[in-house]
Amino acid sequence: MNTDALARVTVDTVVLAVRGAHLHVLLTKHAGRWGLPSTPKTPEESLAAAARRVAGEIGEPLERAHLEQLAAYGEPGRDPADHVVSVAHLALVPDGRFEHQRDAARWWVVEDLARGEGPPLELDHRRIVDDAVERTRAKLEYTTLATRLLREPFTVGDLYEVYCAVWGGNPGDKANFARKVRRTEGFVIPTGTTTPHRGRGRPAMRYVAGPATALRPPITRSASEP
Amino acid sequence: MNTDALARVTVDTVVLAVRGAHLHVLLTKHAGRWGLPSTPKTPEESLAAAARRVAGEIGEPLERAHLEQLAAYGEPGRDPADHVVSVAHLALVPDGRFEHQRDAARWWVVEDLARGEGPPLELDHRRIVDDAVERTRAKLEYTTLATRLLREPFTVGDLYEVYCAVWGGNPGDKANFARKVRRTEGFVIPTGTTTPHRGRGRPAMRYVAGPATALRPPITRSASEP
DNA sequence: TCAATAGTGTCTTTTAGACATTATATG
DNA sequence: CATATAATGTCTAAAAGACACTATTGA
Repeated sequence: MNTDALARVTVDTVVLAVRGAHLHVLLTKHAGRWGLPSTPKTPEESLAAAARRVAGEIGEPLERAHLEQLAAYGEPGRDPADHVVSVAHLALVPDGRFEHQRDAARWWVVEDLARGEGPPLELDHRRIVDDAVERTRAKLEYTTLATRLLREPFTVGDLYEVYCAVWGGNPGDKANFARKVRRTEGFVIPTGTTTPHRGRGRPAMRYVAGPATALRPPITRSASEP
Repeated sequence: MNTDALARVTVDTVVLAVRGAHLHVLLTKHAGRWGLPSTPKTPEESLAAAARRVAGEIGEPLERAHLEQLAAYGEPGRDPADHVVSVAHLALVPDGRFEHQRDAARWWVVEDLARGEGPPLELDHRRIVDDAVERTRAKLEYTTLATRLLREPFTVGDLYEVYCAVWGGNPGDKANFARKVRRTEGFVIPTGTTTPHRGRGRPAMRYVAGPATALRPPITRSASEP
């Protein structure tokens, strides 16, 4: 067997969450440099399992989170020291759990990284984060994945804010958005309860995620932004 | 370094084409068994370059074809003999070129494979082909990729037939389809020429692919099928 | 009471889909 | 001429989008 064909295969996980009004990505510090959670792929473990494991190891368990494969990265020279192929994954988690270990792992605002205001990242991890964010933005158009970024139960207003945070702009008129969400069968299921007082205003109906995965018709980014 | 983490990385390419009224996939025979064109990934070569190379080696050059990464496959035990991670790619080529070498490589009708009428494939290649076909079907809805399955110049009728072949059903009324295609800016560009006589009927206007990649609004599969 | 947020109604414009009509070729 | 295929026109129903209105809370 040609040993040239052997490579180190690593599994990287881009964990995204909406915190406040901003999309965040979870990074870890490794030998003094920030980068994605990364782990070697072993023969006994699937790619997805490795992706879940490495996120759990830095404090963000993905048992019930959305996880999908993003892409494999194998450009020559992406790791100057070795022949490494990374299989990147994308995880969407609700906000709230992860706060500790600020020195070894913390959330970064995606927009800050994109503007170059964050730390430089290992290897091509900046590119991988960009790809993950773009995939997420696109998938919010035609899938129900936005609900995976919320803790249940949630309101239609919460869902609207997720779209705003991920897209960095609003998905059109709030009232039309709400109608669209409720009209799409299987997107959200009413719990029959309403929010307790959080500030002023009429209490909102609360929902849990429904069984639908596709969004037809889609919620498009090209909508006007009043 | 942990040698457990070393794996054989292979690059597989699913080459799809529309021939006659059916979607076909290009397979090669390897040690008596049919499977996808596959090659080891080397440190000097990118994943995409390896995917192009291996298709070229069996007689289907991909220089101008659409090529995208499909997914990485790394389930434990998918290759009983070894720790192999395969990075599969999807290529869409126009019909016409590849005919020779029927013993070592040939086109198979995708629907026949799906019905179990084709040969058994190596490893999990059947699954990879299924994933590639589903990706292609989905992408025809919201991208202009259908033009990559045609030799230029083509007619709107040709494009309609591509949709029929890939989806295994028609994408709604032909007249409405034609209007939609022409109305979408950058999808097709008229050449000013028309088809010479091919059978009877009015000659059709001919087009080349335009610069647009996204299709907004999409051409949906859920359309009625008269 | 007002301010703030949630939710509904309604009007206009756009689009989809069905289907009829016109156009241009061959035999 | 008839017939086949290409392209356009038209009608109706559905959907998107703008925006006014009602509902329900806290201050």
